[in-house]
Amino acid sequence: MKDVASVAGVALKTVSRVVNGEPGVNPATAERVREAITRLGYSRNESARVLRRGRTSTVGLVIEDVADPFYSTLSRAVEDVAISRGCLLLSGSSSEEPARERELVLTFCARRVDGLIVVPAGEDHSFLRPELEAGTPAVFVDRPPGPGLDVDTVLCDNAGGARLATRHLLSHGHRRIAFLGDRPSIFTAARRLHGYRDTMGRLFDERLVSMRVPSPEGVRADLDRMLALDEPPTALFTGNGRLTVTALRALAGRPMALIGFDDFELADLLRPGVTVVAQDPFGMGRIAAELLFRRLSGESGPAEHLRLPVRIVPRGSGELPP
Amino acid sequence: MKDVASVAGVALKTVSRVVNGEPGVNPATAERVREAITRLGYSRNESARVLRRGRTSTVGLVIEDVADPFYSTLSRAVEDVAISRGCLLLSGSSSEEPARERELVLTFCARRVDGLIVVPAGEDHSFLRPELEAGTPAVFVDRPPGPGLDVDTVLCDNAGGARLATRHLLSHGHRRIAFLGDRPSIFTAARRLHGYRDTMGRLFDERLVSMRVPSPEGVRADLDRMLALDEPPTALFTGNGRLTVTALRALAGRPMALIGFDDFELADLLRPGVTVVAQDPFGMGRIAAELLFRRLSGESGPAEHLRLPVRIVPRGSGELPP
DNA sequence: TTGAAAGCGCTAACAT
DNA sequence: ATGTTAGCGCTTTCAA
Repeated sequence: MKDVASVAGVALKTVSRVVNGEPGVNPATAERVREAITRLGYSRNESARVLRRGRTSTVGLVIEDVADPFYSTLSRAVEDVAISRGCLLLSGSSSEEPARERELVLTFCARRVDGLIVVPAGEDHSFLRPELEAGTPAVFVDRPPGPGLDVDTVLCDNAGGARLATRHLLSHGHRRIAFLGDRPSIFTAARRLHGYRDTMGRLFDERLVSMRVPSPEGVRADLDRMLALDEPPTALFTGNGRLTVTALRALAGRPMALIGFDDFELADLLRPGVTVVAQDPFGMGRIAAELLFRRLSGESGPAEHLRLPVRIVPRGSGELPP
Repeated sequence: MKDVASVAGVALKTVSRVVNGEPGVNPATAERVREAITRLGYSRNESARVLRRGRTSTVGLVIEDVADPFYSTLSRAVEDVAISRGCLLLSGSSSEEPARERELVLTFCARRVDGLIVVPAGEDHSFLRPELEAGTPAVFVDRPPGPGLDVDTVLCDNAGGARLATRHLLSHGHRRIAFLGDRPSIFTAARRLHGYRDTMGRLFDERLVSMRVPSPEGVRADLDRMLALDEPPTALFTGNGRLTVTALRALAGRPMALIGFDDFELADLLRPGVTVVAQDPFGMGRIAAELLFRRLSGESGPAEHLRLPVRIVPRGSGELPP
């Protein structure tokens, strides 16, 4: 910048004015400065700018895994909103590890991101309190923060979706409906189990429930166990996209009524088509990002808690008779 | 930092030493400093650090679309390598728009990323030259840069994979094999067409080729046109994952031998299973990132041009008879 | 319309 | 083992 100034024969501040498009610069002077900029191939050092201004124009996004279609779609939505607001996205995958989540969040904060969007992995987010108090807004998506933290949240109607699916299977004549969910420590898994259990009422049988890491072997073993019962399940409700796919592989050749939570590509091309409870990951990301930017532009007020609707998409597998 | 120093009763530099884990600090002093840090909730301002040190410990990643499973997987691999090297990832989707690609790259450079990994959308990357000369290393992945730029590249064996697929179909008795590819301006699409054409030799018939945006309507129309020919195709080779899925939908109910370039989740669960030419997006991202970090740690020498192997995965659709 | 000077928070180089 | 000083490249404040 100093070089540009001396080449253009002006002071540092004038270059700064031109670079930032501030008013009150003589057009001829501005032109001279622009020429010097081009000639020297100058580009503003954002680090220095950030240091001085205190805002980074960067948003931090922590998700579980970018390689998971649900989160990559959410990610894209957040990115689009951020870009449209002139911000860049710093993102990281927690791999469902609380320690990695914490480290990512704190690293982002140390880099002074303007705001955070977090799909939490852990259950304790007290480490975020100082940052929140220091004025860094955060929005939690898909899952709420640990207790004692009052931040904006954007969740989907997990229990409602599970009720929808369970009722759908009941209405097609099933009485023995199994539920295959992720670890119960994961908020969405717990809520979906709750909705299922609720709706099953007296039909609930805990031998038809498996809450576990979605590993192929484990899922297969649990399904085998259930199918060997005296009164085996005639229908299966899977608690997330990954489990649905894993279960489909484990069941291959043993057709069974099935509804999965979360939609996934090709669900319509399988035979039978896979009935799902669909959420809208893109919409979820967009809404969370928009909420964050409202906070960034100064909107105060109590924490908002949004709950997005889900809908059932019948494609055949959920309509099979017992 | 000043506050921490005064609370701990030491000089600025001592705090800096403790924060950075530099040797040569009395353990007792260090402990006092750490206490002060905790008490004040201090965390280092990375912007200032970056400004002073000149390195951001950040890598910029430009891909086509995070929501595409191929690129999100690649993205995850890059992220893992970056994290293991103490770097963060600034990422953006170009949406196949050269202007957006350029803007992302230049914005990343203005933020002084230490290095760039780019899946290019455009054909002219002269805008990168000043940055490269200024010492910011870049690795191009999946597609090479425009002419005149000598940077590291990590590509897959596009033409070889297309030859493999075409030969596979020929060996199963097909003579009328259609090729459905993306726009010919996209490097990978052009290379795959080349391999296909090559292998078809005198059997090549341009009426069996469609190079286009992967829109459902367009793909359906082109396939209908081909199937209405006097000698319709008995097999189809699709040029990327998105086209494979689109074609599968368009063909629903009209079974046909099919091989797709790129593997995709559930390809094994469809009936028949979808035979593909598989590349390894995770490996591609990892290798590119490792190459970048070798450059960052000072390895010079001529630009490397890596070509990763592909393999055919037979699942049924590519083994159907004419 | 333009410029000079101060300082953002940190680290490198050089004392002590 | 600890401290002092200068300055990274920019924006802010105030003055001309």
